[in-house]
Amino acid sequence: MNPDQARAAILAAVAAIPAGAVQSYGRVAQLAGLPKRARLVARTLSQLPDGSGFPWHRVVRAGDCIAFAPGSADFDRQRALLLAEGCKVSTNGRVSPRAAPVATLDEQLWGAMFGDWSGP
DNA sequence: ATACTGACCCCCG
DNA sequence: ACGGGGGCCAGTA
Repeated sequence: MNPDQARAAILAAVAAIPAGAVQSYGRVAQLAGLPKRARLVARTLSQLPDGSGFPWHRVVRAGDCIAFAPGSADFDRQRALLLAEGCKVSTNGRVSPRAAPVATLDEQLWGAMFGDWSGP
């Protein structure tokens, strides 16, 4: 998979997160077909132009916690955007999503075929 | 080529 | 709760 395809897949996965829900970097990478590349997701989001309206704020660290340092400008920005979508965000950055995340098309198909079977 | 550095993740004491 | 250590990968110096 070339870098441009990877970038597109990541952005698509992020754009698919519904308002009020959050996903972790690792999960976004996985959904984008890029397992073990959480850092690439972070880097990709970091290079987003601001004011694009792209919902980068729905991506958080594993454990539903904002990745930025509490008190930083970026932290406050992300917190405000999440609050505006109805999530609860504690001052330390812990996020309680208002909505459940939705799976990718692939995952929905797999779920339909195998239910919640989690492996051999 | 080596050496850090990061909007990361996970396990273990 | 909390730090340490390993794994991971793309940029940058």
